[in-house]
Amino acid sequence: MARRVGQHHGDLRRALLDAALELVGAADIQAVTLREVARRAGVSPSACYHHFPDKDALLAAVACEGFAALAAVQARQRSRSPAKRLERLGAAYLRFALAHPTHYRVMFRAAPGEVGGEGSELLRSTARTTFDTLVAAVEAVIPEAPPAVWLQRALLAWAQVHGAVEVARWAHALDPDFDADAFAASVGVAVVAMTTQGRAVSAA
Amino acid sequence: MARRVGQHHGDLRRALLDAALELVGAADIQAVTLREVARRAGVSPSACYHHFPDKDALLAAVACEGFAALAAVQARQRSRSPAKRLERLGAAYLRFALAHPTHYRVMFRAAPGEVGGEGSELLRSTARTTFDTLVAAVEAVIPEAPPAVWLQRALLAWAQVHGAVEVARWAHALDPDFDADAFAASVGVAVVAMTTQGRAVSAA
DNA sequence: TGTACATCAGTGAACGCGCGTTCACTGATGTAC
DNA sequence: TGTACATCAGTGAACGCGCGTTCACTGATGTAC
Repeated sequence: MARRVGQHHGDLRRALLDAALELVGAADIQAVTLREVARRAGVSPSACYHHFPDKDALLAAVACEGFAALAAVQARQRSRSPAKRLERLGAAYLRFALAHPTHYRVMFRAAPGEVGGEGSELLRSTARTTFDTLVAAVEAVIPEAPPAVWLQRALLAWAQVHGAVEVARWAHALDPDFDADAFAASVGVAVVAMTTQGRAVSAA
Repeated sequence: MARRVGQHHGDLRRALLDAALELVGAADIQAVTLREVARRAGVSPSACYHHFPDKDALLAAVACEGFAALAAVQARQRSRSPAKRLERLGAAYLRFALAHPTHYRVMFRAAPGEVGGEGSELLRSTARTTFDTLVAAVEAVIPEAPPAVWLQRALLAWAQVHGAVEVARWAHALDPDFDADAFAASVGVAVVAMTTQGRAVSAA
């Protein structure tokens, strides 16, 4: 067994986050409660308060890990063609969200700053990093455009894939024949089309 | 005073929905509770159960009114140019959602069918109507494309504007200089660009 | 027109629930001498 | 090496809260005769 950090549990903070991640992978968002996280970590609810000031802080930490995981997924999307890379980023984002729907919801539960607190700044910067990656990818596709356009197109791309998550759920309810995989593919293509709007699209 | 429908209150069902709409316009979604709706209608919580089988049914009815209102907004977006009409539909949708954020959240609280019950079918068909309007608008822009493409582009357009709602909130948190109005305008344009992707865009 | 009755939309008290959070505590750990 | 002590991560019982829902009830309304 590895060297223990704390006196009793080892690293309860880590264990609580792991329990929360497990919970977030198995339940819907209303079921993500501080008490249930503690239960899964095999610890009393009050123990959490030695590691997080309150429930919001715990969820902010969970959200933070989500953005870190998303950043790792982003880092894995590589291509010689900037357009292809952007397309892959979009599709990968959607796949990430569909694979971890509750975690994704925790990540976007509240805009950072809406819930105050210590973890809020870290959450903001981690989220910001994933967004900056997107902006950079857009920049690579339309380097001749002014920076304000990079930002605008990146916001549109983000809106596209973010909305696609919910739409995939609904489309399935409204139309049993809905093909989620084809949709995911089309989202990546659409992101590129939107980024290059009003411009000849280079073949990838 | 108009002829009363019920014995005591007149039309408590209507009054409850009005109270819920008022609540939804003033509070965030966690605060939309059956008890608070009853409180605002000036009635005991148990009275609700003479008009709705449970809380889900009440919220489904509120969601339904939201989709009806959205359909009315859609009907108001007219233009000689199909592309311009689609652009306006997109921008109007975004404005609707930003103007009524909590109502919008209730509308998309759960995919219809996820919550079972009697109001579920009506909710599904009302929501479906607003989507069909979007598909028809897309069809008018790309009539030469196969119907499957209309549907695909409509889903992308929906994803675009739906995602834009959340993104507008976040962008504001990440960047205080974020210009929501410019963003709303760009979303309408982007929807058209995406719909006509791979095709020369006709000037509106 | 008056009376008896059935209906049913409302009341209000109570139910059990699970939540987030607090608080006094305890007992294992690491440290100083 | 042994002892005394401070630290602090854990416990577990309790708090108040507001929720959705149930239930026996009551009393105004509309209807039949």
